[in-house]
Amino acid sequence: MSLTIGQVAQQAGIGIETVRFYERQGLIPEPPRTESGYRQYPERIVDPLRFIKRAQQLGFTLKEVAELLHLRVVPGMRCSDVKVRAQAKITEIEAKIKDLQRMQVALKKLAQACTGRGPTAECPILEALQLGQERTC
Amino acid sequence: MSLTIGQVAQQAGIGIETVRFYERQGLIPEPPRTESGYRQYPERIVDPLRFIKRAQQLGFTLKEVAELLHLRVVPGMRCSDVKVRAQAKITEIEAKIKDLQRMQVALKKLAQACTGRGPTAECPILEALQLGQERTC
DNA sequence: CTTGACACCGTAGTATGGTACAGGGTGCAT
DNA sequence: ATGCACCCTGTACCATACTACGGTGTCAAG
Repeated sequence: MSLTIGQVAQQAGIGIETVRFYERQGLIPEPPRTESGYRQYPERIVDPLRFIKRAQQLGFTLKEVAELLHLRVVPGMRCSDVKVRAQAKITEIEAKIKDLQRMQVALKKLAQACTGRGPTAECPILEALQLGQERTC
Repeated sequence: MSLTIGQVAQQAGIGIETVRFYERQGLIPEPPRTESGYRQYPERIVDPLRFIKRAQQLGFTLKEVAELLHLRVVPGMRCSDVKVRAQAKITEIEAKIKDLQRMQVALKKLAQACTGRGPTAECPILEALQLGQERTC
């Protein structure tokens, strides 16, 4: 049994217009239609839709998401190409993780240094973040 | 010695207009001015500017960055408040790291499964990513 | 003392990522 | 057979985050 666009939107937690927007942008394939023109989605369509949302929250643009999603679609593309691209993304993700970890370490250190007493001015929670390297606190 | 807006922009790797934009948005404080109205920046201004850039690449909006940057500025705010907010951000960052790690694991697994031979259609590199959980490959 | 690079301000335009109609057709339940 | 919820297309509008422009003032080197 296939899903209507409304069911898809609801399950993915996005709006109907957004689903159509992603289709126009080439992020998801055009689904088959009924005689009357209604889109008929397979259930698995919700996976890429959820993925798009997650990836955006991690700082990837729709264009970047599309790049990923296109790797397996384009015919005639060699698997080795895909591998190269995957590797590039892995490196990029590595860098993001490291940045986030640095932010986290800085926040943790300074939250600890924070006694819970005194005004904020005495708690330079962001001095460390501003550098990307921790300063002494 | 203080910096002009042009020097700041160059050192931070952004445009002059962007520096002024961030000032209007309250992301960086209004600097002192010369008699003639020129902005005079301390050297450390480049740190928050670089931080803004990095944080954006990690999926934080300018509003969220501003929230972080404001924690230490507002007078009369208690350190415990700051601590609570810091904790919330730590949790948020934790979730982002986990998502990225999941993406990375999936990409690595599938890059390995990719022999480097055969067309992309045989290499479902994104089946796993689309779920957020790995499928058998 | 002028000329060229840079600064000022305000306003407007652009790109991205949606979101909201308007004006119409569909499908099914009563 | 007629609502009513849902779908269709197309266009227009919105928020975010810049980016460019016009008109003017400043400063320092020649």
